[in-house]
Order: sequence, then structure tokens, then C-alpha cells
Amino acid sequence: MAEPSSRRERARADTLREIKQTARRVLVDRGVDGLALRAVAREMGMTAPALYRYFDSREELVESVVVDLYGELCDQLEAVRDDVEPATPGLQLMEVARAFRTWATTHHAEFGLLFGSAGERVLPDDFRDDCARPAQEAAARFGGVFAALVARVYLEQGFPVPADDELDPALQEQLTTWCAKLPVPLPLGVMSVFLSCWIRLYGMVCMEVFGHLRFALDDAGPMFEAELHSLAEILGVADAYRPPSS
Amino acid sequence: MAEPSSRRERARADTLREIKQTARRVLVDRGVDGLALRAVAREMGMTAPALYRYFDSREELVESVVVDLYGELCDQLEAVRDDVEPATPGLQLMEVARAFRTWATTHHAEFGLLFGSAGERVLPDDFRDDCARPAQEAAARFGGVFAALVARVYLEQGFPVPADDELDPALQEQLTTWCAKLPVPLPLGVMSVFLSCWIRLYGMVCMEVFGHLRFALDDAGPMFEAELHSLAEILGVADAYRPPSS
DNA sequence: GACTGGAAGTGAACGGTGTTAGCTAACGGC
DNA sequence: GCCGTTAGCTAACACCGTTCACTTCCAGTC
Repeated sequence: MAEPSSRRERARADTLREIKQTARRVLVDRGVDGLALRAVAREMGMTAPALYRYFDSREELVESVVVDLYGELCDQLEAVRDDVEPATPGLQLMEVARAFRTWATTHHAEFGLLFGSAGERVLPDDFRDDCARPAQEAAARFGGVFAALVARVYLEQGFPVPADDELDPALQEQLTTWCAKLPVPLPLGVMSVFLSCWIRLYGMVCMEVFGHLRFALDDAGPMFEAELHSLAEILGVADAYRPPSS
Repeated sequence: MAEPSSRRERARADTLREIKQTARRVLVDRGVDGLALRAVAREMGMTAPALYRYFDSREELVESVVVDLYGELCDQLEAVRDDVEPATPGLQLMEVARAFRTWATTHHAEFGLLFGSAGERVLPDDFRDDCARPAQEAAARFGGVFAALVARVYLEQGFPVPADDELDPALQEQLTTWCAKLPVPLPLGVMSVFLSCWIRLYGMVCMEVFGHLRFALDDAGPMFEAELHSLAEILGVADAYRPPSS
């Protein structure tokens, strides 16, 4: 963006980067609520009030970490997607879903921050207007990776979707306004199927990471694969399902 | 249990009840991380250290609140279940699922505590052995309400399930050890279908409450109903699906 | 080159937190 | 009536987020 930065501006940018990087490290090895301003400052040889030159509050620092994490996660998923051979959307979807689970299970604290109830301090007044805040934007990009793949599966080979008038009118309306934001026009039914799939994937990973499946399973891997297979069938790409590569 | 309690024991039990009750009130109107020992103590005219006569740590108090909440939620769901007329498991399942969503959306803080990432302080060493801690037990009862209904649907009228040998061997094994704990022997496939349904229900409610559906829907109600309908079809009780009563 | 304005960083402080230690006062069983 | 147990208190420690006043140092200007 603004490349012709002065010495001072470069130093500031560096510090900002270091803060976020340190915050991530603290998050990882001290947990979500060990992510304290003072801890971050201490870790990098500063004092806590100094951080207020860079963030208005702890909340804001955390949010910026969230944004960064979404970014990294998306980069990683897109890289996985682009490495799949052959590059059919069905295969890509399977691998991206697996990569998401792998990231979630190997980044417990980060996953909790992005997808759990933590960091969901809902001040309703601030929230209604603030729907376009950066974290929501980053989350939208993330959802878009999956949505785009499902859309491509539909466009390239199709799968059964409910007709518009089979959907509840209220749902029709909401899906319509959502579809209007998409670059490519799609039947409402495609979005309802996508949402349903996304809910299953999210639910599965969330339950595993938060330990809500331990009452039944001690290793959620096989169940995840079963769900994945089932999703492949729903999307008409069952033939693209292959046992996990590793 | 132990009814012949002395005066002192009764007083103690009363205080304990009051603490948990107050903690719940604080949780509701101050949020998950406003649930502070000192706040609870203040609210009931005590000092924080006094609470240590009743709980070893804040963690333990929170866990006991979690257990209570699971208890209340289960009571409520069971009451809903037993009020359904006619008392067919299909209809009951639909209404219990709706009641669960209603509870979740009207008890944001409590839901976050029970089903989110909060309160998931995972000290792996403590955890492995401690799988039978009370919170896990309470969660199991909760899952049991749904599992029992699905089992009854299967036993009374059946629904399509995968054969044992269609399941991944690792999954077979885990489901086998789980099934062994059930009072009634059931095919493994039933449990895999139950888990899949439970994941969808959990995922749907979780995403709604934590705001992860706002990127697409501003009212998750219709989508919830669509999912519910889909679950009814999977369980062969689509004829039991009725539009929401209210 | 001296001057000046602004930015970065500091230490002290306020009010909050969980938790521990030591004290007091009341209660229950002998 | 004594005496151990118990519930509650105060004081203290170490941590937290946040604010304020202060220094220090750098960039740009006369």
C-alpha cells in the first residue's frame, strides 16, 4: 500500500508486527486467557502501557490476532486447495476440509479464539452497526473458501438441491439477500445445501476440539472421515472421496 | 441421600446452594468472564476467601455451576419430551431439539459455558484420568436424552443405517466399546447415525449462538427448521415433522 | 546547528482479579 | 464447661487492564 514510509513508520510497523507475533506465541503456550497484555509486553521486554501506543485496548490486540490467524488459516487452506492433483473441486473440497480439521486439532488455542465462545463479548449496541468489523470480514473470507468450492462443484457437475419454493419463505428471503452478494448467481438451494454441509463440518470439528465427542469417541478421526464421505455423497462427488493421504 | 443431617450440615448445604444460585445470576448478567469469585461473594454479602470453605478454586465453583446447568437443561428437555402428545419418539425428538435451541438462544452465557470453548482449560495430565469428572457425567446424561430418543425411533420403526462392515474398522471399534455401555444392544450403524445427527444439531445451534452464521443469515430460525426437517427424514420420521408450534 | 513538536517508552497508581495465611468467634459433642 | 472444628473475617501477594504524568529521543524547520 503506502510503501514510501519514513524510518519512523518502518520502526512502528516492525514493532506492531512483533507485538502480534509475540501475542500469538503467548496465546499458544499460555492459552486464551493467559493472553494478557502484560505478558505480551514482558515477553518482548516492554511495559504494558507502551502497547497502548499500538492498540486501544487488549480487546483490539486480540481482534488483530484473530484477523491474522484467519489470514494464515486461509492462506494455508488455499495452498492445500491449489496443490490438489487433479484440481477438481470435489477433491479440493475433501482436502481443504481435512486441512481445516488438522489445523483445528493442532492449534487448539487458536481455534478456540476463532471459533469458540471466547472473544465473543457481545455488546449488542456496538455489534449491530459494527457487522463489518475486520474480524467478521476475515471470517467471511474463510467461509468463502468453502463456499467457492461448493459453488464450483455445483457449476461443473451439479448435485441435487431443493427447488426455491420447497424452502421456507423466510429462508428463501434470507438466502436471496445473501446470494445477491455473490459474484455468480446461484440457485437458493445451492446455498442451503452449502450451509448444511458447513454446519456439519463446523459441528464435527468444533465438537472434537472442545472435547464434546469424548463421551462417545476417544479418536474422532474415523468419524470425521465418515462425515466427510457423507458430505461427498450429498455433493455428488463420492467418487472423489479417497482415504486420507497420510 | 444423607437426610439425617445436623443443623450445621443443613446450614452448610443452604449456603452452598445460595453460592451456586448467586453464581448463576452473576453469570447471566455479567457474562462468562464476569463470573468472578469476588463478584459472587460481594453479591451475597460475603468475602471471597469465605468461598474457599466451599470450593477449592474458582474453577471448581464454575464446574459445579456447569453441572447444575446441565441438570436443569436436562430436566427441562425431559419435561418437554414427556408433554408431547402423542408420545411418539419422532415427535418427541423434534420438540426436544427445538427446546434445546430455544434454551440455547435464550441462555447465551450459560450455553457458552456448557458448549463453547470457555471452561475448557485442558491440563492434559489431569484430564486423561479425570474423564469421569462430574461435568463429563452431566454432559453424558444430556447426550443420553437425545440418544435414547433416537434409539427408540430405531427400535419402534427403524431407519436406514449402514451395516457394521460398511463402517471404517477403527470407527467400528470405538462404537463397539461405546455401545457396550448402553442398556440396550443396538447395531453400530444406529450410533453412527445418531452421532451424525447430534453433530448437525450441535453445529447448527452452536453456530447460531456464537454468531458464526451471521455472515449468511440474520435469523437462524428457518435454517434450523430446515435442518430439523432433514434430520427427521434421515430418521424416517418426516411425517412427524410439524411446523413449530409457537 | 539550535529549537521544537510529536511519538515511544517509562514508572506509579487505581481498581479489579484468584488465592493463601492467620486470626476470631461461634457452634456441637463430650 | 471445655475444646476441637468450622465459617467467616482481614491482610497480603501476585497478577491483570488501564490511565496519567513524565522523560527521552528523533525528524523536520528556522
